[in-house]
Amino acid sequence: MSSLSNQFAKTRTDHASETAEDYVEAIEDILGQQDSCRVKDLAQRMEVSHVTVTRILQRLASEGLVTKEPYGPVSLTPTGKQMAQASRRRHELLLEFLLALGVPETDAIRDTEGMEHHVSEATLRCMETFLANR
Amino acid sequence: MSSLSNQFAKTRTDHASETAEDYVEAIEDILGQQDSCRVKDLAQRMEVSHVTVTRILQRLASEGLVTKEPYGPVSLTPTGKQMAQASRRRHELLLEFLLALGVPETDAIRDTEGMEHHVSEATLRCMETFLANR
DNA sequence: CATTTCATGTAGCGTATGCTACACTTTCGA
DNA sequence: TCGAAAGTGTAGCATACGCTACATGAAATG
Ligand SMILES: [Mn+2]
Ligand SMILES: [Mn+2]
Ligand SMILES: [Mn+2]
Ligand SMILES: [Mn+2]
Repeated sequence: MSSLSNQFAKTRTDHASETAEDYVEAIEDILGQQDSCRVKDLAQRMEVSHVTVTRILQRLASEGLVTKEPYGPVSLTPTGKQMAQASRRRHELLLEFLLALGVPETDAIRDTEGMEHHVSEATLRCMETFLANR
Repeated sequence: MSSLSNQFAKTRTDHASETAEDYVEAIEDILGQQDSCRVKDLAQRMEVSHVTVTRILQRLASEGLVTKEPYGPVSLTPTGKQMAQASRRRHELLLEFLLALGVPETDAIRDTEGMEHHVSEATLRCMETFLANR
């Protein structure tokens, strides 16, 4: 996928990385709460089977985002940490923005989870400005 | 897919219908500009091969959103029209909102294409209120 | 009206993300 | 320490959406 000539292609590449973003963010979350992140932890959090988690972790490992030994815990590579932090910033900023806009928390939380992956840096900056001038 | 117990499950079901939403909206668009909507028209607009369009149209037909005879044009069922109009409303409102927020048009257009599918009615209403009080 | 061109369909492949069933490893507790 | 429980891996299947290559139907053109 290299052209990106229209908005639909853009959306498709977004989809390809949405999962990665959610997972590295979740891994960082879990590692902030406990000493290790296991397949089981991710399966519970994402509400998918451990099989799905295992396969996605393989892909993330092949992309250099996570490290994992068989039967071992999951950790983030520097690249993975970077993605996690960028994702987290977007996630939190978008959520704060929606709440400031008056969206009920339940809806805001749900909307954010999907919207976050499609919010450009430009839009993010506008949301920051809105929050600052509110 | 029936539980929807957390935000991730919600996001996944969103993905399942994103394509449908984009397609019915595109079909309605095309039918507003010319007398018939063909596979080729959709392939051009979505920038995918005609094969992909054909298969997606089969799915949409099986879901009762579109009607199509072999080698014939595509039309929307009443359900499809309904989805198209709801999608269009969300699409346009979100775009207008982002523009009002100060997002450059190019970014706003691109972001909207992905974000639209994850914006709840609650959030939409808040955006409407923002636009009214601006 | 025959032929070329264009549009559409189908076969077959690839990736990503779901699942269940079963095998294997690790951990825990009696 | 040894068997059960819990966790993880793998096989194999499903759906969705990409693609190329090739076959076939429809339309245009001389
Ligand atoms: Mn997130
Ligand atoms: Mn998310
Ligand atoms: Mn749309
Ligand atoms: Mn869209």
